[in-house]
Amino acid sequence: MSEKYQIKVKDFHLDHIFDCGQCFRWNKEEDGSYTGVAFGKAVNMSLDGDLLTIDGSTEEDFLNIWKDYLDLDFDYGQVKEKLAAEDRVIGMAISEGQGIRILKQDLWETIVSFIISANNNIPRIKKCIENLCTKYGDDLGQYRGQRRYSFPGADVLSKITVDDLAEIKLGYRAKYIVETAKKFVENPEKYTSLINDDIDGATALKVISKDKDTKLMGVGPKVANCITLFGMAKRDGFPIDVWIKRVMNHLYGFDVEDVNSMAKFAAERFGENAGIAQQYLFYYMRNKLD
DNA sequence: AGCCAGGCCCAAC
DNA sequence: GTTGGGCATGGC
Repeated sequence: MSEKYQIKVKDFHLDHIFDCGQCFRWNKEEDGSYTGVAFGKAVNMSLDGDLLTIDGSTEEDFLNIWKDYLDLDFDYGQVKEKLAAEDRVIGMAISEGQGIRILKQDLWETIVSFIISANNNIPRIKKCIENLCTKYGDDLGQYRGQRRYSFPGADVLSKITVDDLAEIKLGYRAKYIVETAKKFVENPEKYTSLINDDIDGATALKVISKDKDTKLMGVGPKVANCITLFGMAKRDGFPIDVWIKRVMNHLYGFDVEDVNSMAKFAAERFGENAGIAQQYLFYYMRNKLD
């Protein structure tokens, strides 16, 4: 009988949070709950009304990890109201994914996960990441009938070769992971310090994807936006992938390849909450239009 | 079977 | 600074 922690939540829906493409290590159970690993802890989250139960979490873990991870101190209700008042279309998308929250994920895990995500599909991204964790992560023991593993640190991944990664089936991304790990361990603070609130999204994006000395291999415009949004809590990031191109075309009439106009529109219309708006749009397009 | 996936790298303008 | 070909792998 493992420990559990319970707390009342609002603007919170497990499917919306864990199935909107921001994270890859959470899996839905038959009872509708989600089991996953983050920050080296395996837990199960279930929701009954407005009561969230985190099985496997002590109160200490809740306060140190899950409270921040789930972004529980942030008022999504207010953001939703503001977005919907400014834009009727986004209001409609919000109604389909009203319980979305932007997880505050570990920066290194976010970097690697989204490098893997490039030109890839979600089921296979999840497989690659689990392969990587099983081979190079720490053994966290058995939880809910499965052995669980942490996400391998940059120190570990910086010491392996592209050949070592062959069995992980990362394809041409293997090289990006190894190179990025080496760059990251050279000076981790260079990247982790970007999480600080006084550094804006554009600045952080430049460091990880543009500046010659610090840019990370495999991190282009889209992946960089995902990293700043999901790994650094820069809520103005607006990652534009094929799904966002489609939904921006479908709902707003943009040319499907006119990424610049989409980014400009998002910045002007959604501003500091562009990343949250993006998640509503992504969830809407993925779940409501096919 | 063939197109596609939360795109990026790199060379050539 | 922009454009376009090439790209590992496997889901559907």
